[in-house]
Amino acid sequence: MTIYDISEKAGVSIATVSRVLNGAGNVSAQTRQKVLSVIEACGYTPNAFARGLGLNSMNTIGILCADSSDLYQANAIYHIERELRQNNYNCILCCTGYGLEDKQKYLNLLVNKKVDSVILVGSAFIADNDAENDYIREATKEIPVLLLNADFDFENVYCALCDDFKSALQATTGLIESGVEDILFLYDSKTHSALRKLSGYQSALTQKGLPLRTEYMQYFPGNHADLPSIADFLSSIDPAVQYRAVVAADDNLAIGAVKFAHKKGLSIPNELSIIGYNNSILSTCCEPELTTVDNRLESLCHHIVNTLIGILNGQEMPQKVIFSGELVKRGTTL
Amino acid sequence: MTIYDISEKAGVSIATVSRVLNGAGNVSAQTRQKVLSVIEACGYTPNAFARGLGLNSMNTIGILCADSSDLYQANAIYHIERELRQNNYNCILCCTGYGLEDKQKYLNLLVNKKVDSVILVGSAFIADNDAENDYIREATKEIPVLLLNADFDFENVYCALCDDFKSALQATTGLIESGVEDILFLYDSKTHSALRKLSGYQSALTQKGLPLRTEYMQYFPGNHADLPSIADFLSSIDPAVQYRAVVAADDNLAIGAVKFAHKKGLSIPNELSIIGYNNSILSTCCEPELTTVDNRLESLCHHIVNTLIGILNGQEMPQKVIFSGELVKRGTTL
DNA sequence: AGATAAAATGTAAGTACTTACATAGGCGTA
DNA sequence: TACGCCTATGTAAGTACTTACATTTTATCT
Repeated sequence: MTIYDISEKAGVSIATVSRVLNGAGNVSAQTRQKVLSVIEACGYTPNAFARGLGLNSMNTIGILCADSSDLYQANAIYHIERELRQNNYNCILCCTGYGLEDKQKYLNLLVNKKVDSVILVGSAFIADNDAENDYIREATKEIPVLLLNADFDFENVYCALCDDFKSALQATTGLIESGVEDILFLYDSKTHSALRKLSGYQSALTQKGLPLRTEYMQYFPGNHADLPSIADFLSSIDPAVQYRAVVAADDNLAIGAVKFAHKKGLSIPNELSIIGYNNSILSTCCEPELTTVDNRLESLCHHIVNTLIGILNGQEMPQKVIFSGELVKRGTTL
Repeated sequence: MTIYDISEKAGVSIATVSRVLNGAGNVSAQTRQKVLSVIEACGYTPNAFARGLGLNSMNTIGILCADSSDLYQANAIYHIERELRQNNYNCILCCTGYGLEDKQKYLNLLVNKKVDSVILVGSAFIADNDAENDYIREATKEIPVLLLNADFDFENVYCALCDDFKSALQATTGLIESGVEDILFLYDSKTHSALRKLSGYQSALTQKGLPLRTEYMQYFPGNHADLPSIADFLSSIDPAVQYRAVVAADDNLAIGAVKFAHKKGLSIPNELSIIGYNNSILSTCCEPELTTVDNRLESLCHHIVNTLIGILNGQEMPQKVIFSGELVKRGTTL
């Protein structure tokens, strides 16, 4: 069943059928009706590949993420997919892991699959060593590249991100002002996002005249889904490192700290205050519930898809938008 | 840059270039080398749409789920995507919500996008009213349909599921044998999967000579991500319904029960035992950690993708495989 | 060396659309 | 009535591959 069959049965040319299918003008109401009824009667649907070949697009966007089992990324995918779908785009999902080679490989693969654009979820795709970002620059020659929660200045790259520096600074400052000065910063990846949070933490200490002590900045690159191991990690830290609060770069880590406190019999928030990041479902799961930074994922996703649709419609769009996170106060802080 | 350009520069015909690209035999080593070096030099990649048109496939699988923000479905997507990617397939993700019309609409859309097959994640796609399953039968005319954790007998439909009846029966029986007879069953959807669990719960009671009381089977169709509202729901149940254990169809619900116990000051598991389902990240998040049924999601995903690859390679594959869930004993049961 | 088979390569016909351009027909105006 | 313009429709040339079948080249055997 092709456009030729339809044109024959409707007694018109294939161009007319194509015009009807694509809602183009210049078709008389009579003809349109006739063609539509034939299409309906035959249950015809145009071949997507042929259409893609002719239009050089199949209305498909690539979503690249390092690890979709991570709650933040999974939620981002959820929101992005929904917004794209509402705009008549579908998405191809591809998880890369955190290695450069695979990130490169799969970005390439999506470009070669001829997606209209690609959205990179999370700051794992941007490396500090700038040479390692060349694979992104390469992709921009073909299609626009959108970054969710990552910062990268380049032609045909569009970013939407949260001001992690500011939110970490505010969260840490709040702790200090509540009387807690010994604060552990806990992070599990060295992405830009995590490092911006670390900077914010450091600035808060400096602004308050407190010392920066590297042993209070703990890096635990474990499996983010293995919550008990996070508690174990905290138990393994040198007991000389005494702290009364934890600022964690992620709710998972913060939950690990909650578990640690339970194990040690520390009362939360009196003996240990905890602040997480992302306002994920984990933050309402524990007792007491987690104080956490909401980084407005839904707004970011909404904005990034809006930007994308604008670009694909040939509009000029802003290349970077920075949102502000919001501290959601629950039970793990005073 | 097309296959014609390459053929010209390499001094061979386009058929030969195509053979080299597709790794077909019948090309001399010399010729292959020459063609490959030209391709390399030009940075040529074949046009995916033209390829799709010629082969009637773009190596793409549709993944349909009702709600990818649900932990179970998100994890399923994660595992399925990984397995597919390892087999050289990409996936188009599409979330439908729980309404029939949208499930129908988006299944159709994927079929029309010419995916090679479609995997339906979760039993939300199968209705009790069999007429509402016709949209699936329709799709099977075009492509194989795979169901993850749902049961449906039809040609060109392949299922992988867990024996929810058995696991619920065993979990409930275990509670009874530990001395708890008043057990609340809590569920948040009326999918086949949830109803099979309910059956298992009922059978356990019956086998032990205990009465079936409808007020002990509570349906709470709220937002699965709003954990506090689950606790509130439990608080709102008629106080005459006295129970010392909760079997929940999902870890989210079980966490709600944990929160409820905290609010009421009930000690877990002595005053209230709780069993969840899915062994999701939530189950290690709370205090004490959740006893839960692991339904072997990863195995199911592995099997379903394996089956799919077999089908697409023209092999005969089993239409249904049923795994057994396993009770993971943690702190919320005696 | 010549016949024959096998391997390598080429030709051309799909695959199913979109769209620039050509043409026809209807209408209003001079 | 003739001309021009606008709308509706058709023709045909892309779009870039795959692959059946034809042809040429190479190898093998007698």
